[in-house]
Amino acid sequence: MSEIRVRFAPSPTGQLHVGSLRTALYNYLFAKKYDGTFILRIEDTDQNRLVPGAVESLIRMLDTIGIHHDEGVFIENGVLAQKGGYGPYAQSERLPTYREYAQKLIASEKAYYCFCSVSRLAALREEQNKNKLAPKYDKYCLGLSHEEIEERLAENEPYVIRLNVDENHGDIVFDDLVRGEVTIHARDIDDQVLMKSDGFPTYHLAVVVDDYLMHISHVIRGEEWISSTPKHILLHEALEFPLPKFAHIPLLLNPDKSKLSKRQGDVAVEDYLSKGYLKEALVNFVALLGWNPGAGSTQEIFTLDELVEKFDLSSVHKAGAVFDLKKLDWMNTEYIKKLALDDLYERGLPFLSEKEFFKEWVGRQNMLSEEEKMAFVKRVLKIEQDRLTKLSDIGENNPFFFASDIAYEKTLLNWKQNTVIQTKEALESAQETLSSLTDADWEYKEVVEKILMDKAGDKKGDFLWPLRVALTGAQHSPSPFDVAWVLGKEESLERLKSALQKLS
RNA sequence: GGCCCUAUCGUCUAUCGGCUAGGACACCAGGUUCUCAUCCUGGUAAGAGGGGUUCGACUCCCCUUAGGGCUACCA
Repeated sequence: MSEIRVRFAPSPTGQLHVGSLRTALYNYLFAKKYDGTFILRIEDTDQNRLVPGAVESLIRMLDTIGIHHDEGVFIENGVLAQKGGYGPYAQSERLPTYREYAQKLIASEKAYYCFCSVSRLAALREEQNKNKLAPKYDKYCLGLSHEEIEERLAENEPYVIRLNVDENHGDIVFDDLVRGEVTIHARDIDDQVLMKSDGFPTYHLAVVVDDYLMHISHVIRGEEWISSTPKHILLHEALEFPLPKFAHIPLLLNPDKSKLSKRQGDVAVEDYLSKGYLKEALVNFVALLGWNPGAGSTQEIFTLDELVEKFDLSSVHKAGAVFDLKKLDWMNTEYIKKLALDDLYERGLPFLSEKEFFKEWVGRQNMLSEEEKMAFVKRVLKIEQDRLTKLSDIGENNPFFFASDIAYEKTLLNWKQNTVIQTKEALESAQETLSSLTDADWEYKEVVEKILMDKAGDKKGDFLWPLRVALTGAQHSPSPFDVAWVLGKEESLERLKSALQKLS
């Protein structure tokens, strides 16, 4: 096989969309699997929709996620730079190239000048719509004489250049790597605008010219492009370019099965990261939307390297896939559980630092060193790790770790039908036990656990429930020995003391 | 409206003519357990409908239906 060269070619109109992330990912996986080249090209031909900073944000996000490109537009030392032998890689910098090819098409009569006003086009469309016909340009300007065209050009009349689709061209058939054979009749294809009146090319011209000049071997893009592919094929023929292979991947869908959109939830990768989803989980999840290793495999969790190894365009699904948050949550939970504690701390701290309760806690701990604070947070994390869905959940469900005082009804201290006397005895016994623990005992949560469990004996509920409530003030929480281990001897005894005061 | 694409549990999917239709998420039940979470076990739940082809169709073909995409001097 000749060299594999694929591209991800976003328009800088906003943040990276999760659908685009998947398109980029599939291109990346395909390239890496076959030792090919993954190119990032910027399709900024629509001057009206450009969003300042969007190029930078797209590049940074791909970089953050770990989908690295080999060629194209990069950020170096904070500024945009381009690398590769087929640049420039931003279409707005390639205008002369597009003009040159447009002129070639004019010369070979595969394209023609069109001076029709937007109002005439609108009227035409309306008329066709009324008669239930497909809206298509009527080739009106194809009938213009050379003299008239020259004259109107000389007068600087605005014009566009349109593809001259031969209605007698046979059916256009292409072999899609995902869908198989796709057939479209030439008569259904509109005389697409190739050059706009502002001198910029449309997507259709730019993509064909660039894919050719950049030696793109496989065009892997979203299903929404499938109906423009015949136009692109016609352009390849007119320009005598060899055809790349096409693969149209299924759309990502809203729960109501429409194309994934902002109206029905978050669509930006940035949104998910800032909500506390791990990039690894997001990549894994999105990879499985429309693809799976097949062959009876039941594997759900994949590293990027495993995806590279196992990815295959032929096992990409044809039907669209609903973006199911519930499964993403599960996957994120799995990834969080597997994180090393130090890694969890590093990734989780930014989220924790934003919380009011944490800021207040930090304010109250001015006698602690940074190391001691870090050690405390790591203990919290060790207990919470298995109970987190998102990084932003840290501390949320267990406020007693960071709270200065915990409020609860004293009746909550009673285990089942136990009397106040029994509860008091349990708390006093716990007080005694915890007081007897040495600093060395407090080092390991397993030691604290063993000592308390031994003390509880076969009456676990009678002993552990009051202790747990005294330490947490909560009906639901992690085990009392875990909480005690996090809080430490002094704070634990303090909370036991105030629980006993409540009862007296 | 026209053109194109698609169709297995609620969701993501396996199956490439032999199926008692498998897995995962979600949900439900049970177990472990001081509560919660984790963990373990089990369960509910699917081939849109109709025609063909075939000894045999979820798998191949056709029609219908449904959903989606496109239908711009946007990508």
